[in-house]
Amino acid sequence: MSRPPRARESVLDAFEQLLVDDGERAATMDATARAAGVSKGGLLYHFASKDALEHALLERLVTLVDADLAEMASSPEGPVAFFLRTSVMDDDALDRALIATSRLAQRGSAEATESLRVVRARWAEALRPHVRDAAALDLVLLVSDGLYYNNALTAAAAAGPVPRGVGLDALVALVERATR
Amino acid sequence: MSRPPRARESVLDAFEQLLVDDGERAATMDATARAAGVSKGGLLYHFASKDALEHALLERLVTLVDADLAEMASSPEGPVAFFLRTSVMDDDALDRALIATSRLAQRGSAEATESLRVVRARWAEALRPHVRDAAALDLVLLVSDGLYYNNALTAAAAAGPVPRGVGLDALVALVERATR
DNA sequence: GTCTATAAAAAGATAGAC
DNA sequence: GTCTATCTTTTTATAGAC
Repeated sequence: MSRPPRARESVLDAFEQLLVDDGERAATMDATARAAGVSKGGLLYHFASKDALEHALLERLVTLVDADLAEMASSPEGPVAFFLRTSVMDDDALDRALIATSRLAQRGSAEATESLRVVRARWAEALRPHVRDAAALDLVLLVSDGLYYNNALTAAAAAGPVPRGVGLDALVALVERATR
Repeated sequence: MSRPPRARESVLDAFEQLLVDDGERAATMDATARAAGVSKGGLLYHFASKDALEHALLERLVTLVDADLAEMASSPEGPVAFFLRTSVMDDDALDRALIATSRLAQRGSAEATESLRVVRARWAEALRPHVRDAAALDLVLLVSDGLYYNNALTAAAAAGPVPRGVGLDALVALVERATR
């Protein structure tokens, strides 16, 4: 896997950021090219169509999830706590890719929806051995989904209703008690 | 409050359904008019602009949430169980309005985002007296958000990863044990 | 690899007939 | 109240120069 050209990565970064910060409607090819500092023609050399651009974002997501699963498996606090804590958006690469993908899914992209389904299934498999039963697994996954959903809604704007700091500690402790 | 004309309601229904089933991109004024069986001019008589159409959807949401809060308060199984069970999309009017609104919010509509925030705060206030502490309230709200998020993603398509039947019973019981 | 210019379609909105 | 016709802007995509 040779590393892709810099300009290509810049375009993909810009597309992702527009999706996350300004929503799906704002992430046009024109706006993406402008934000990446290339012309529309330049963008279209790297990504022949909007579909190609979206597809590349989904490939990036898969790569980042692979890394996250590895980190989760060897996390000192345990996979469940690690999973919940990292569900609170920290503006890292995985969070951005995940929110951007969920924007595409909600615009109606079948491929994006399927990617989210696959990613969620992989997390579920990694967590299953560390919780009591099926309901406990549902609980952990749904709390994580809830955290992402709230982050996805509030975008770059005001601090949402998502718990942080002491509140997050209490929530994680509560979920661990209920599911272990 | 006089009841609005039939055609106006048909247009609003069609707009809502397009948002829920096919995503925000598909819910154009043209497509909405076609789905409602009126012309674009006919639609624009009732809703002078796309903003007006979206605003009407948010008003419908508020009305439906008022009714839901009343029902929740007098629910025999208790507000928490009622709240969680009705978070699993049953394709009722409130579910459709809520999912449609969340599509608008993710397109970047500030008014839709604010509506969701207000609605969530009202639910939080209604639930607060029935849970142990702040972390327990977070837990209930986040599980509900997670359920809606998954329903919003899977749209009309294949059965999502959301628990139903026996699985839902077990989840509700688990949350009640953890938060009461 | 990157650019400019431009075509083709779709979107929101206006005007005015009926 | 509802329609058709038309205008403007935006978005995706193509063609071809450099």
